[in-house]
Amino acid sequence: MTKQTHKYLTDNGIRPSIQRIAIMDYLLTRRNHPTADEVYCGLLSEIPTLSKTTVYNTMKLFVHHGVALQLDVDEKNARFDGIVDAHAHFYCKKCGCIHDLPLERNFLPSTMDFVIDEAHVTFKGLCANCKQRIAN
Amino acid sequence: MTKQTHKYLTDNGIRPSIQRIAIMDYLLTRRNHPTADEVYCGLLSEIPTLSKTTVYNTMKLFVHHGVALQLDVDEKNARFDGIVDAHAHFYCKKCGCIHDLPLERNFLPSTMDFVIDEAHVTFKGLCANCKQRIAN
DNA sequence: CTTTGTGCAAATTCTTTGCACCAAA
DNA sequence: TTTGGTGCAAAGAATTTGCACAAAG
Repeated sequence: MTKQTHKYLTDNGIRPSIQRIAIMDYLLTRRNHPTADEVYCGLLSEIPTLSKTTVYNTMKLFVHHGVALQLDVDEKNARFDGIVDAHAHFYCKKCGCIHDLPLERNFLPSTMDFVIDEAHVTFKGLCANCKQRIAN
Repeated sequence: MTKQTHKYLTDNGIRPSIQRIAIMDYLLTRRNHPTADEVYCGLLSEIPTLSKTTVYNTMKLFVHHGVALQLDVDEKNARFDGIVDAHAHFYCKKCGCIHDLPLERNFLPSTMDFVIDEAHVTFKGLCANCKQRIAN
């Protein structure tokens, strides 16, 4: 993974430091839309000197270079997504999990007064697990 | 306005205090998706003793009773919307303004593993004003 | 009289900033 | 040797909490 990620970052104009590669690998392998803190904690064993500042710096860099998205799914924390193709999200209000959903049709608005460069589609409710747990 | 708002709150199981009526009136007349601070500052002349805590308390109450929505449009602040019918939002990344957009229904995902009770659709980019200003 | 609402001050949490040190080109 | 990256400690900003007083039923 590391090898491909190195190339992926380089191809996108990002200098591949140990930290940046580890963070991008984290995003691409877990695909769990983590918070900055989750990335930080998840990589501490691998990079014990990692700081949260570096995670924040790196995420800002990634978003700026278009290799990550910042999601406003959860009102508390920023969450990050390494999958940058258009897709929707489902957010479980009970357990906080986030799932990817395909984005079916073209639902862009007909009004073209605006320059639209991002579309965020989020559904909120209960995931399958939480739904079942409540039914019992 | 106050009179109707009084009834609207009562009908939705919310005790209509001076503050709550003023806040709901603010949401319904401005329709500008304000932050808590904007509501607070906007009502200070009318209710000089108002506190931000009350604004936050009231918004939480409104959301809980389904008469307001909390938007995660802007990563910095929570924003509130007194229009609870399904509609999309456009957020200008330059000036921060938010516009309502109609939402053609029928974009819900086909997967029904989840219980969906909120759909958030946000477009981000440049509003007409900012677009023009940049073109010059 | 009892319950609910308000609002101050303090605490908490997430994120950013300033700065010194380290590493790579 | 110069530029860019990392990470600590402190600052900043939005929101929440604890609590006392006020208001309403």
